[in-house]
Amino acid sequence: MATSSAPCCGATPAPRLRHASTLAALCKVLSDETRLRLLALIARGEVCVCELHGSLRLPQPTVSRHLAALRRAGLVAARRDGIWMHYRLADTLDPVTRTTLDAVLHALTHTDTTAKDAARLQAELTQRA
Amino acid sequence: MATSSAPCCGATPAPRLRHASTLAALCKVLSDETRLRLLALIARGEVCVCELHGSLRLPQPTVSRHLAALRRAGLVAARRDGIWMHYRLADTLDPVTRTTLDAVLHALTHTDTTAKDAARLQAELTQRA
DNA sequence: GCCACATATTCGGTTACGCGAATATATGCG
DNA sequence: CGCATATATTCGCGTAACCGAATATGTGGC
Repeated sequence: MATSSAPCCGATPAPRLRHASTLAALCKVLSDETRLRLLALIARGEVCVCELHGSLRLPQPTVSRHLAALRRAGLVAARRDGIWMHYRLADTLDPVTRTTLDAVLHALTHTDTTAKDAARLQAELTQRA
Repeated sequence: MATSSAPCCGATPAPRLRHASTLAALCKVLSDETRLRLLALIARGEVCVCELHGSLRLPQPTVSRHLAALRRAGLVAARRDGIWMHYRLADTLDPVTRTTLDAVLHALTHTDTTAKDAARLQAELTQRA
């Protein structure tokens, strides 16, 4: 089901940025509010899917679909832990891609959206502990 | 035809980045290869539309339509000079937007696409002079 | 006013995207 | 194995985006 030679839970390795269309594709992945909200939470550290759709107050299939898009784009990686899946930012990213992503992530920290989502996530985490 | 209170050739003022959806909208504008190629050339300095669709080897209506999208997003501004329209990067941009845009523009400088487009633009400019 | 040139907009058709609902897969437990 | 929980995928539909072709607007020269 996954691409032929990809590792088990891995993301597609992020493509080198040699052509403008590659950058356009990156921006397209970043052009959806739900995916940005997910990224903002994931960027704070590894998170479980259940915490994600809890904090974002979105249906689980919606979150899962957008996570799949982020994974296909190579921006996040997933790790299975029993029943749960934990998502984190991809560890190896093309430097240019990384810089662009960082700019967007930084911009996200300036939004109320992220503030509220992060607050709800924090609440869930402490409550769970 | 333009938005009610906008100045003559002006771009819509770039919206403050308070909500994730605003950032998503910015990314959506940046998610088209043609618009990225246009931005890469415009970022080098004010350019005339005819030089743009010449360098990009794209039909003029296509270029015009994408320029309109960039203008609506507040990323570029236009100035009329007789028959010609000159486009430049918007002078006033929300700082956060500006940072994000700069990252993308910098990423663009790493692509062959931009190299070739810029070379053709340079040729046109010197030939025209 | 009329024509030529530069630019912008509209129209019709196709394709891609996001969503909700339903369903499928995977893991652990007894 | 059968069941419960967590996550992923598929399906059908409505909408938004892009493109080429045609057309409209705008400016200057005669």
